[in-house]
Amino acid sequence: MARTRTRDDIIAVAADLFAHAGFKGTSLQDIATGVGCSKATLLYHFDSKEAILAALVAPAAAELAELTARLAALEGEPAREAAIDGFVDLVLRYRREAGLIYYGSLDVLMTPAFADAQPLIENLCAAFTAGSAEPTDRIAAEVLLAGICSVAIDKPDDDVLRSALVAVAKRALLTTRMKD
Amino acid sequence: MARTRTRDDIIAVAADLFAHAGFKGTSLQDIATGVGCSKATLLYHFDSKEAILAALVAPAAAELAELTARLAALEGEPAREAAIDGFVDLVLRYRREAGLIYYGSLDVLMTPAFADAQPLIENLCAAFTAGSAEPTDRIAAEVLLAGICSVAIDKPDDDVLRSALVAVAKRALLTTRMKD
DNA sequence: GTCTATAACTAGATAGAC
DNA sequence: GTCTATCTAGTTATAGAC
Repeated sequence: MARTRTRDDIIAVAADLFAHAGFKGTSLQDIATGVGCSKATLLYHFDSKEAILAALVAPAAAELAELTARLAALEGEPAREAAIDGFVDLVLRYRREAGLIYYGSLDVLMTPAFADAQPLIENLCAAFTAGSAEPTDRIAAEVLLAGICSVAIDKPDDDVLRSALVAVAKRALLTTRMKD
Repeated sequence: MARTRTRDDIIAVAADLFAHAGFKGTSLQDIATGVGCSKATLLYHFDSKEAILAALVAPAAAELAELTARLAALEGEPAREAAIDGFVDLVLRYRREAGLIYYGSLDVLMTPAFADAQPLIENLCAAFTAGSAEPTDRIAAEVLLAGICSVAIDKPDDDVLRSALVAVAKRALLTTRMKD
């Protein structure tokens, strides 16, 4: 984990470009220009373009795994509350990475980091539905997961955003309760 | 508007590939292989790769414009209801194109079709908030717009999906009402 | 209307100087 | 640790035969 200044710059610039133009839509030249170095310098610090992606996604994926572990101790409604709060918090702290992980299968190849994250997202989706098997609840959960990831990019990280995201999620997911 | 069999095939295959791998993530060779023809045939029917994108997005963009026109006659809560129903219907009928238009600025260049659609999406967002200027309402609207576009891809077009999407949107957007 | 062949260019990645 | 120069393979697009 040797951290150098340039290496961190590369990750920061790449995260920004990947989030806005996608992995395939961003070239090494784009990243190099953003950092202010050459393509060769990029490939001195990382083995390949995919390695840059893996490195920048890793911390977010690790925290997603931690969140999943915390949620495993809970069930039903408390689990849902904790899942919503935890997920919004995660997305806000890794807003550029969140979309890459979530939409990984669309734009990005199946690197290990993404394959590992998929069951975690599935788990999160289950927590959002509070265990309900209703297709309707499942669809609502997916809408919220994707919508939150999408909206967080490029928004300032103020408390209004956080509370608005949590609020809309809780409002949208309280479906079974209303039927009772 | 000369419609040939091959031309329609190209649009259908391209729509599918663009939706899953993005515009830059899909090559003319990918499309040609899917259609079962050569790259040259693609470029006989269309001037460029971008022209394929423009052609496949045009009908969806036109219907979005129609929806906007219909909504212009309404205000407040009825406008919101109509916007939700109309938007879900539109996304379900153009599920592969919806994401391209909505996330157009991220993955895809700014072709005229996308530049024209942007104010229409803005208008739709305003209808979703029922004119509210509250940042919280605005964020909720954006979450729903993006989430619905994202979820519709690859889901079977049954009535369960339609009603689930409408239901989650209405539930999530009824914020001001609950405060009263 | 579809094809093969190819031109012109850009991609990711390597070699080697400094 | 960073660079220029280069390689190979893939990209969009064109030319011209059929």
